[in-house]
Amino acid sequence: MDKAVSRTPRTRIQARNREAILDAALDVFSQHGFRGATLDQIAEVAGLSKPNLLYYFPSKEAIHVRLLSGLMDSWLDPLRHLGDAGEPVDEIVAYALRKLDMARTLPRESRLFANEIVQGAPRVLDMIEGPLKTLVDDKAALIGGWAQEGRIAPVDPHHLIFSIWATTQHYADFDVQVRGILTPEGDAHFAEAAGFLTTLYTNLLTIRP
Amino acid sequence: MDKAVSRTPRTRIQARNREAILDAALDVFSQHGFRGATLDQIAEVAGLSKPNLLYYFPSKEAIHVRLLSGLMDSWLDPLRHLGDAGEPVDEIVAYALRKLDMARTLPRESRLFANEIVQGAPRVLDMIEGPLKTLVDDKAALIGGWAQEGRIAPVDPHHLIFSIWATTQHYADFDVQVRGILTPEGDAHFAEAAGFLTTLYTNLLTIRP
DNA sequence: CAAGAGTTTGACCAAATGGTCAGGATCACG
DNA sequence: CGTGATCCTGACCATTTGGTCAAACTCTTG
Repeated sequence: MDKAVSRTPRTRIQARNREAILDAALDVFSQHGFRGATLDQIAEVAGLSKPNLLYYFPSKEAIHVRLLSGLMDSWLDPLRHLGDAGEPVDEIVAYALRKLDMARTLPRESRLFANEIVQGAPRVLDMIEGPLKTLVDDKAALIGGWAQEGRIAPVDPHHLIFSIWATTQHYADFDVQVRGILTPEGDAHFAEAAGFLTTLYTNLLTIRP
Repeated sequence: MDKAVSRTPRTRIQARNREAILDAALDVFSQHGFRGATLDQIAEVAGLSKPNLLYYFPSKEAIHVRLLSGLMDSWLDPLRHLGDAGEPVDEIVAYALRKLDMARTLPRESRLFANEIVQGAPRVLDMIEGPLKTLVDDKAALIGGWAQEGRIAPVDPHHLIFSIWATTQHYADFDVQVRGILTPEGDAHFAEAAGFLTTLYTNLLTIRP
């Protein structure tokens, strides 16, 4: 018998509390990184006592790992769909816009990931060098093919992907900076960013006579 | 009389040890963020005892603040020089390449800053909303002027600057990810990145007939 | 309603952490 | 060489931190 409750929830209470804990942990980990986060803080945000929290997860690290592995999947989903249909330039621009929208709607997830990578990715290096690299290499080959067929301008596919990640996640990860420089509040700047990125990648990839 | 040693070093030992501490702190803070870093760790990396470290700096926070404010200046220096001479497109591309070079040569500084911003910029928000915003608004006006004069294609200047920050700092902040995906070791990918970014911003800004 | 499964908590612990302090070692300089 | 200023350390402290545990509470279900 495991000391902690089983992974798949069997009761309503279990489902609710596990959800509350993961949500609270996302808050705290994304704001302070793994080492900067404390169980007391997570427990407080989740509205539970610390021992109760440790009844649902065996350790601080277990919560962090659970969040990260759960995130990786949904985070890479847009990339998996790149190239499904449509013209190459449109596909790549659409991918960038989908990533931008994720930065807008899921900023905590983006920052959780950013914290993990900036701090050396101690818990996801395997995934990066494994599945992530495989997927990226795959899509890079696809983009490289488009370039050779003359359907887009010739570019380094890997660095194109990096630049899309960088420009889109910037609006989540560096949110305070962006907001501090652009006075208007609200999410208006996301629409501007969408326009800018569309121009940026359209101009890069469109073949001119 | 202050408990801690004066800010301007008066002896050789003071200069050497203060330097060692700041260098060690840059290592540790950039890798773990403020809350994740410990004085013991900084002291060990610096080769000093913890009480000795606290002889030179009054607190953990003092070291962090010192690093950040010292960094801000040199970090924004390239932006100050934007527009000093030369054609607009060249100037902006040169700025991006200068930033990329800083990401290559000063990755710890970039990550220190990234950690601070991702975690909400609790210690530099004033600088962001003050001097940084002023400088950015200033340069944005310059770029906007170029656009209106027809010397570059019309773009949102603020988002252009954000995208340059994002694409260049990405190579420092997400270094492990970049290296995990690009198999070849060494710094070869920085040359590729320079080429890619040159194309990216040249194509964006050059006016086509 | 009884009883077992599932849930919650207060009290507790060892280790780590930021920081203090009195005194000793070392250095610079007259 | 002596002496005052600078530098360094071991011992110590209060608080925080991740984690444990036995006991108590509550929920479900026969």
